[in-house]
Amino acid sequence: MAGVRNSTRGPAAAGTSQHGRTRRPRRDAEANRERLLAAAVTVMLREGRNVPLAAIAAEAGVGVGTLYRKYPDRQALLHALEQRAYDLLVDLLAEIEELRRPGREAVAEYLRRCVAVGDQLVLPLHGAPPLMSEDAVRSRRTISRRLESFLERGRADGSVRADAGATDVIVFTALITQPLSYGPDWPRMAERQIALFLNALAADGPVGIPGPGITGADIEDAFAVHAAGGDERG
Amino acid sequence: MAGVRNSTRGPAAAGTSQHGRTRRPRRDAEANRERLLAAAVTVMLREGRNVPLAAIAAEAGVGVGTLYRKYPDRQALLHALEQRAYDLLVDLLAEIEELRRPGREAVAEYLRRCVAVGDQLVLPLHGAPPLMSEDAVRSRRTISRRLESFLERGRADGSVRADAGATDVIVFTALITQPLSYGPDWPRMAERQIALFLNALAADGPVGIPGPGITGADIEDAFAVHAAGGDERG
DNA sequence: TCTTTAGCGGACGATTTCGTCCGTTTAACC
DNA sequence: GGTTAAACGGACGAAATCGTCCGCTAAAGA
Repeated sequence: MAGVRNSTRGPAAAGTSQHGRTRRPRRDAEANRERLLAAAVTVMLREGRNVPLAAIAAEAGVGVGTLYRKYPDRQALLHALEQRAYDLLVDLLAEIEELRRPGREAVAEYLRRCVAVGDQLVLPLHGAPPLMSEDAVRSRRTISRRLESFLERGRADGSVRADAGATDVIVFTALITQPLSYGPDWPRMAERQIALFLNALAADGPVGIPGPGITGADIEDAFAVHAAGGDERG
Repeated sequence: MAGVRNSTRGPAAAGTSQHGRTRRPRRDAEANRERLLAAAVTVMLREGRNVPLAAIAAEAGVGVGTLYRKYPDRQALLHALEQRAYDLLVDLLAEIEELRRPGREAVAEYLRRCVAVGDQLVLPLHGAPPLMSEDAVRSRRTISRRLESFLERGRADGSVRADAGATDVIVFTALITQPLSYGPDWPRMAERQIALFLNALAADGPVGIPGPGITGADIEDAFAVHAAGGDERG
């Protein structure tokens, strides 16, 4: 994955020799970790989330032993994919921030890019309870804060209605990244859905958005939507 | 499931005796079929789409043999659930038609009811390639036609923009019914998403909807979105 | 009530998947 | 090169799941 600049890397920090001296980790070890994640996406996309882990190892060109050492079970593998997806989103938002677009445009760009990297998000973010590690929680907070700042800017420049919040964008992202590009027309339909959503986000609109204002406390709930999918509940 | 008035019932038509005389099927047989479907929803919702079929049989209070006779494999079971979901949607639309609401209101009512019956739709309509039986195709066509007539009415009364089509509603339905009511706040968030969508559907909006006009040929593709979910591809 | 047979249930052998264990390989450091 | 140990790979026993088979149950019809 090119260009991930987050710091949440895997736990391949450093080993120690018998004399207590540190030793650089083997180069192939880290490479294999990345290979496994990529293979997981590829194979799971093709065969479903429940492919035998052996198939993933095969696709990655490593032995099962290697897979199990790095990711003790399927859960761990999915968690790694999830954190990787969060990192990707955080990076995406940082890049967009640098473009200095007006509020609604920034959100638009975000949604489009989310769909563009689709496969990297679909598998990781759906189908399991959300990862509760410290890193994951921090990532989610970062994402939500960035989106909120886009919206705030939009409210200021009159391109975003007052009663829409970051959680609405998060939930919509969850929805739109859910069905992977299955039918041949999916990209077009996704674009249309995004356009519709952006219209809804505009300052004027005949239908009021119901419910109390969305507050920061709901952030985790919004991301929980990501995790709903009918698999591996519990 | 109260009030399903469609004709697409299971194939429990009639048996024949040795003299060629027809014999009414046993009452418990049909009851068990329904029980199994209900149990499937319950258990899959809780444990994931890949629960051992034995667990479903247990929940339904029947032996595995009974399950396997009625539904030779998991695929068959899921197909039955899918057809059942289509029947439900067709009924829903018929009821709404009778309310004679103005165009956008009718769509609104449809979306709200879809979310309301959530669990009945979530499992069946996601996670497998769409059912291609004659009944399924007919149901999909019916659904799409009804929605289109709602929209047409809305265009006429000025409550719906010209460049939105039935496939957009179908895709949105697919999205909104996807994440089951997982987080405690899901119902509220779903309501908000629906409100946003309805705003987007309104006659005026700053963002144009891209892509060529949606035609009838895309109907099947729109429903294919229902089927995308990362499982049982192929 | 009796007969007939559709339908039931669950034990069981086959198959798939899991996850560990350990001999072998190879990168890091000298 | 030589040494060390981290990392690799895949065979293997354990465990889970599948789907069939067949004796038994009970509903339908006379």
